[in-house]
Amino acid sequence: METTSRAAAPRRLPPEERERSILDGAVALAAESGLEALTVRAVAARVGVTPALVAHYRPVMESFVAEVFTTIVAAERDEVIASYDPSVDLRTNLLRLIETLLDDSRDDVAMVWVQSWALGARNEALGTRVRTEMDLWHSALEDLIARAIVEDPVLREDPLRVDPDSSAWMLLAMVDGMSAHSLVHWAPRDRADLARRTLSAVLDVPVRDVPMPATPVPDAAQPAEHPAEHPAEHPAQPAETLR
Amino acid sequence: METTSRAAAPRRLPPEERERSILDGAVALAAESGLEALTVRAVAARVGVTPALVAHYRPVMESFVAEVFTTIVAAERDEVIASYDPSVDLRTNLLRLIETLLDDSRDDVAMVWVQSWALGARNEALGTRVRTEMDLWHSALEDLIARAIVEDPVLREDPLRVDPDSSAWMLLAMVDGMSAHSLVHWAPRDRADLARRTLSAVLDVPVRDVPMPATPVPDAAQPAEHPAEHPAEHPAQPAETLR
DNA sequence: ATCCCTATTGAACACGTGATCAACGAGTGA
DNA sequence: TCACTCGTTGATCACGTGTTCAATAGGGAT
Repeated sequence: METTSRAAAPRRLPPEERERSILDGAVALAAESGLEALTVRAVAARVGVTPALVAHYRPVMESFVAEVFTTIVAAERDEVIASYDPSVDLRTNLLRLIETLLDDSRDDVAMVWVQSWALGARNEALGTRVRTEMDLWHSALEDLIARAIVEDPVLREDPLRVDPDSSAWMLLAMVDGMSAHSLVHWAPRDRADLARRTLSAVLDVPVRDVPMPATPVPDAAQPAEHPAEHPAEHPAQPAETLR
Repeated sequence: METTSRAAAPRRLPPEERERSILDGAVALAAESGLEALTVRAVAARVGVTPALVAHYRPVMESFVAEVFTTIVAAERDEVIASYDPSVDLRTNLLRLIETLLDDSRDDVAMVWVQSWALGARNEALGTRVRTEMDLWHSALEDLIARAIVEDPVLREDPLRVDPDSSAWMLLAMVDGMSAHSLVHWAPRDRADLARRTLSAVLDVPVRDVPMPATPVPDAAQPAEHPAEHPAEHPAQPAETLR
């Protein structure tokens, strides 16, 4: 049997379509196997095309990686931010957002982020894109936090208590740190509790003041995972990809 | 001129010494350039020896990487934990520890950690070691936090308020997230303020209750770094290595 | 049916990777 | 001084990487 390669594309596409199909293939590949998997030959095999053609459309691999990174994380950010629910209050929305970001079905995007920090330190094209995407995340979260403060009867009285800017920094750091940890299957038993504590920290409000049941526990997975436990051999690839 | 390679070692060392020199060279190399730089040839050049000899002492590169990782992060953890100062209170000690961990002169160890999360997802030998080292970090921090709570007149009254276990999880996540971000030079203007907010979150205490001047500002670096600013071209390697 | 533009290919280059193994030679004990 | 042990080497393998380029052939225009 062949590997999970897409069917061979019809030959001789118009350039825009081929370009699109190559980008799509690279995005899917990186979402499944990480940015390190973005090889000329691997992308070519995925798209069903010759390595030379990939190199023809994207002559410099280094910047292609940066482009794929941007595509993946921008799509994810749009998706997460768009899940905002106007029918409930902002604090609950924030809590749900945090729980979404901590969900370990998102390990694929987490891998892309973690690799981007390592690769971006020496690949300046990538580094620039990484900073840009993080700025966008920061702005979005800062906005949500600021609105949550204004909406809150207690915090509203004390406008200097919470600085949305630094709160957004902290939130990003916590979420990114936990996502990185989950890549090696190191995660706390109770993720829901951790989300509550995270929101409590972000809003500078005691933990007991954060509502307990944000999501009505979609699936009945209770025991989760022990810190130092070994997962079954090689967990293979995470089942869920980006789109 | 040659690259920054160590002087050629005298020939025919006793096996323990050669083994030690190879490990030392690999540790220094990984601390400077990351775990990805650990190739048979690079280590050999560093030690001043033939690639075949490195392969002789460490026949499987994959597990050698895991060993080097452990050596580096264990040394760093010991060093940081040992900087505990019994002459001041625990809250101040915690604040200093956080400031130490956030200091960007530690980008070399941060790179090792970030790469370990990415590589550890598929290299199970490494993944196991990563979880072990993180468990040790978690225990150490949990212990410090628990003692800080007992020592604190307010928190002592309310023993259920702060759970040292989950606080340690949060602290690790925040510190690791910020360290990862700093690899691409994405860092908040005021790191000292961020350390205060982090401690506030960990102890579940309002920010205003965390003491302001923890370190008397060793150097006069004030403006620090703007989020989206581009560093000068290639910042080369960070000057400071592990030992 | 023919032409011609160009999307696409096959092949090759130069390099870097981990790993293997017969052979060398320095140092030590006899 | 000899001989032997074993730390060390040089060479080589099979493979994967990005990149280049002349040559091919698909398919719309004529």
